Amino acid sequence: MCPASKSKHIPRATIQRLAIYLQVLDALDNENVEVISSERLAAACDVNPSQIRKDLAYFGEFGVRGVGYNVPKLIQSIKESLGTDRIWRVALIGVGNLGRSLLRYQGFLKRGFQIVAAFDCDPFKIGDTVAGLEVMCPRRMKEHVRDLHIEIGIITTPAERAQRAANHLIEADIRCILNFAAARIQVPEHIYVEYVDFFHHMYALTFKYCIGEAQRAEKTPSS
Amino acid sequence: MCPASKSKHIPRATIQRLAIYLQVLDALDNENVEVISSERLAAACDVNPSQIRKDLAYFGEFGVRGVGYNVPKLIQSIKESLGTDRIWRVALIGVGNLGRSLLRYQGFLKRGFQIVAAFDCDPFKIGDTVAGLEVMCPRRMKEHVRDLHIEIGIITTPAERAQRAANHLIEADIRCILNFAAARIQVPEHIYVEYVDFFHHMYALTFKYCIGEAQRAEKTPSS
DNA sequence: CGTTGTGAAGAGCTTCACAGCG
DNA sequence: CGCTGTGAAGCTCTTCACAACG
Repeated sequence: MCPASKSKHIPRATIQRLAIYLQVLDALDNENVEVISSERLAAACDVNPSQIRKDLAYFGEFGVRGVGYNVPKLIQSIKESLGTDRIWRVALIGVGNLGRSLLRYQGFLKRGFQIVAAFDCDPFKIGDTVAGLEVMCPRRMKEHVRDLHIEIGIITTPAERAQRAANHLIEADIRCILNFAAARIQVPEHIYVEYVDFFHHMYALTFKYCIGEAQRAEKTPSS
Repeated sequence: MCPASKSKHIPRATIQRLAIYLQVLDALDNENVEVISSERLAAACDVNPSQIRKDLAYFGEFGVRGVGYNVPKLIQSIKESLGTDRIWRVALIGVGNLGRSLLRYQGFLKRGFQIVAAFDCDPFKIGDTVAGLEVMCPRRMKEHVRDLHIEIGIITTPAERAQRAANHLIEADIRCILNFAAARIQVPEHIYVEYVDFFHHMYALTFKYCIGEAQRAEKTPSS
């Protein structure tokens, strides 16, 4: 499925950067740029050129020495490396504000994902249609997951219900969970979980700002 | 403002973990748990206990030997360390689907942030009221930022307009930018930027899954 | 000639192991 | 006695420097 890895270990940070490269390469492709060097790509991504070459080398030799990387080919290669050269089928659980926004979001398919089912335990929501999908009861998740070939679950419930949602997903044999709820969840070892919480980034901002200003103050002692 | 840092360098990863600790500690506080050891907190956060002790030690000595950490006090200390023991005033630029969701989101204040202005360059949107805020023209950003004491800008424009939005924010003397748009932006060195893109986490999931399954296949050779 | 791919050096982060202390 | 705080060891990731090559 994904050729990946040369069976070496690949740093988690590398994967995160591949997503960045993909973003920038997509923009370049839209401008019909055909070839790019690691140096110019590095500048656009704000990383070290060697880093890019090493990251890519984990998965194969995609470049041409003396020339650079072919943009469309590199996009394809990175997608293959990440395992997104196909469509992954996704279920969403928790049809609140955030859940509805995601269901209506048009950008999933372009990135290799498709939401094919929505669940919520609120009886007043069950049966509603959101973005063309009928909201279903989590108790019947297992059969829906089987019938619809769902591989990824997105949790968008309130924090206090995240664990229950996760239990439903695991019970339904889903192995990959993306958790937007502001709570940690406990899962067996063979389940993969990723957390999304933009406040983490907010805190990173305020912290960097505080540190930065404190250092400025040092360099420019009062008066 | 933030006592922070002992002037040592603090790993970026530490900041990200502090945000996690805060999340778990908040949940514990709601259950009226008063004291917790690094070992039990570590289990809940899925990290190494030494890691927690070291992370906290960067900012001070918050624990009691032989006992553990006082939950409410530790929450307060972490907030001070991150610089969120006060309210940060925020502007949002790009009142599309995502922008509107964020404007309506009730959870900001509790975490130390308040959106006090919304901008969009679409003349059909300017003058509309969303979540109690009037949508304003980005050209007048500078004066609004000054008058409203705004310190952070959130970009929720389409990718192709992210750079222009950033330019507006920088022009208005904003130093901290949270970028939800799927595009890298170029900024001067004294500006702090954080990127939010949940597809990065999606890719991390699919990748881990592919690798995991490939290794499983190796261990269980066919037949 | 210019840029990639890569071993080796360097930097940074995590984990260990235990002294210090309530 | 138990848990924190921390120096030192270990490990991983990043950067450098240059050989390899179209």
